[in-house]
Amino acid sequence: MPELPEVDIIKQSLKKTILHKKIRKVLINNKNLRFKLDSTFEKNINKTKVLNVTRKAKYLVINLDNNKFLLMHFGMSGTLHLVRNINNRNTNLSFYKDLKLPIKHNHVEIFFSKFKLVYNDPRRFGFIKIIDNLEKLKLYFKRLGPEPPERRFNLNYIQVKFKHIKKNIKSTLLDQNIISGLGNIYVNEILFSAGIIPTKKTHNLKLKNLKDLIIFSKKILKNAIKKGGSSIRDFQNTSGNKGKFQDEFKVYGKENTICPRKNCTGKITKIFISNRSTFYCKLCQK
DNA sequence: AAGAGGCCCTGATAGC
DNA sequence: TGCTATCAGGGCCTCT
Repeated sequence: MPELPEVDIIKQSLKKTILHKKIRKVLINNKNLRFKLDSTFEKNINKTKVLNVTRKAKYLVINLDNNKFLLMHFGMSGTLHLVRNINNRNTNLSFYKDLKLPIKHNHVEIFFSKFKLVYNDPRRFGFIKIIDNLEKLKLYFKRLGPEPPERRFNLNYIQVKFKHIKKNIKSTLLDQNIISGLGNIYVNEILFSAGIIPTKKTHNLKLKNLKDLIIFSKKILKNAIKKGGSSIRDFQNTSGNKGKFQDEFKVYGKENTICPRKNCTGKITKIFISNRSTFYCKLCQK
């Protein structure tokens, strides 16, 4: 599900709610995610305090006061829900107001004094993992390329990097080892804004193309975060609110509509690249 | 050895 | 209505 902007929205929600709070109880309903939940999971996080919440690419990182890190990835369908206790004075933690909380696939529930965080993932492509210390966390992220919002994601970087990449630009932008944080939606949108056809070979891109890719990937992600992310199907922040960026999609899911670019009369076409749906305008993306 | 494709899952929706 | 097929915000693994 979430790409960089959506995970950022989750991070922002959590910063307002769980920072400096203590984990009171951990409930594991289903260990089966992409990777089976570690048997020491509960022991590692129970009774700890949340020191910080950060995001790296599409990963959410919760920094605990035992120097360990709770790492989450949401795959295609993972969500995190904040469920408030409707009776604050109730200490047995059993009554919660349900914010459209899914019933099935609530893999893990993390209880704080006045609410709980619920990790839900029907398709189980996501995972939760404990990382023992900062060194191991850095090592875990070592393979990831720069994210578009970062300064090191710049013209010089992609000029050097793209020169020897022969695959199509869409696959390159989705490759987390080259650029991290982008997923299928935003890659489609970025390529449209940059006027680049998704099947274009990466090493054949012109200087203008590279400049546009930098500009639009930064711009589109920034705007998406500002709009609260994209809610297609069921993405929502931890409080159950939906994002608005899906209203600004130019090509994603817009098969057979007229190209929104000014003075362009092309039609949005759908093709598959590496089994991922790809939308573009045949006329203005070259 | 880079790059293409299969596969891991469940659920919603389309089409018959 | 109820079946079957197709398709989903991802990424790891294998094969060439």
